[in-house]
Amino acid sequence: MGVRAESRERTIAAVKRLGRAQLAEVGAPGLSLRAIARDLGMVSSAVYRYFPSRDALLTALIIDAYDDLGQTAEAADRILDRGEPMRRLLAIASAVRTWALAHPNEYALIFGSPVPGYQAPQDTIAPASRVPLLLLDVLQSIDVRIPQSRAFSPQAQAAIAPLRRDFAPGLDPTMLSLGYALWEFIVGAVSMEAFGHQRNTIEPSAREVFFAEQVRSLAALLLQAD
Amino acid sequence: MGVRAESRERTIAAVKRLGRAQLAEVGAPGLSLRAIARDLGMVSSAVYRYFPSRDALLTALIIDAYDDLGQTAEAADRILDRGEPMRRLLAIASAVRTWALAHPNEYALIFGSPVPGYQAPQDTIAPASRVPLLLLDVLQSIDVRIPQSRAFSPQAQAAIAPLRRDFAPGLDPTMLSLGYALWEFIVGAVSMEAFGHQRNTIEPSAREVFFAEQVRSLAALLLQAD
DNA sequence: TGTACATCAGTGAACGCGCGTTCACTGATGTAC
DNA sequence: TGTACATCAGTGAACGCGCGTTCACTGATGTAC
Repeated sequence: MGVRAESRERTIAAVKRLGRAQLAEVGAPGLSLRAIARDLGMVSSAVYRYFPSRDALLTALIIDAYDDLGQTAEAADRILDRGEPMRRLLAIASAVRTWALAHPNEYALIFGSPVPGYQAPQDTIAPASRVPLLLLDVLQSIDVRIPQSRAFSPQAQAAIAPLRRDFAPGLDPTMLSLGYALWEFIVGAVSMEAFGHQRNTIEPSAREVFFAEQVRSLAALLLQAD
Repeated sequence: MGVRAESRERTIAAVKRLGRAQLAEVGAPGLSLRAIARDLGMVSSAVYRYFPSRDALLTALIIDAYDDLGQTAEAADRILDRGEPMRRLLAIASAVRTWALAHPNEYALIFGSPVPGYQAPQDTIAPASRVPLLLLDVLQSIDVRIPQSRAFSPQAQAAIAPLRRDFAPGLDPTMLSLGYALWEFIVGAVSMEAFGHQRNTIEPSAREVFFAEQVRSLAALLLQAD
């Protein structure tokens, strides 16, 4: 790579870094190319050499956030090296939570309110799927059979038919449904914590343990044949 | 009430109505007093007769949203007239989901990304507590004892100690913890649906049943002594 | 190795737009006697 | 019932600020021969 290309990469990285810093201060709706240019010591129009529009920068930040989160979760899982399903689920859930609390504004960008007028392009789908696919991998490693008495109705199973067809054809639909519920719980619990809904409610110092035991309780639904 | 006071109430209501309409179009960060004044056919400074600042209007909208959601959930529960816990939980959860899908922008206002630079005042706490308190009421009506084998650790129980002390002193901490997890699941599932994270994943026509059966499965943790 | 040309980064000015908030004011509506 | 005064709603102008995006341009860096 030539020196010009390298410099270009550095500037792109700097724009994104300053963009992330702005997310922290003013949130996604306040993200401003002019402010980034100011911070870079450039004239505002110069940023257009690197991103054709504000939305393009937003898309890049969204993709980076999904990828960073996905990578963090994958790393936490990989450390266990073919661990048991329960340990893997706990590791992934904790990784998501820790990442979200460390990057609350990037988390808000991907799991918070949609930015009005912004339509996420196709490129975000694959990065957005990393954590769900990782959870799916754990589900597929579970050899417990969920008893008929707890099975989801055919109508409810129809809901996840597209997901099942594309990503987990062999998986028990009830297992998939409960696994999806676990993912929704993780997003809900982490969102509430990251967005300040646990103020005056959940003791900060015990939140980590509390979350982990909640995950354990819900995951038990997937792992107990009873 | 005099005719002037009545007219004042009407104008306040109109400002809030137009504010809600703006939320739908441009979201909370784009909420603009000037735009509301334009829609009202007033000059922008006139709105300051009714709300001293943009943040004051935002606070009013937040309180209204919490109250509307709370009232909807309470009504859904009240219809059952001393129903069984499982039916009450399902009714409340469904009411929250239905309300959120009917008012996605007001839902985003209260459960989505925090508005940067906006600090919610104390007045929002009581309205925000209505659904959680309703769920707590259901938990307290459950006479099942959760077995020791599934109990949360003392460290995890410490997390909900403040909540328990203030609102449910007699309640089994594990019951409270699992009930809180159910609430976090509801927020997560509804957020993901309302914010578009189920596109290409969950069949729209079956989402309602799917959600209800997920709630039923998680609520079973609260209701089975096994 | 040297030169001509193409590519690229960044400038500076401009367009057209929006915002929250303050302030002195006019005229209508209510209230106290 | 009538009048003087206080309250209130809404006006119009202004302050000071920010934004995204376009465009013609200069000068430096790279590439092909």
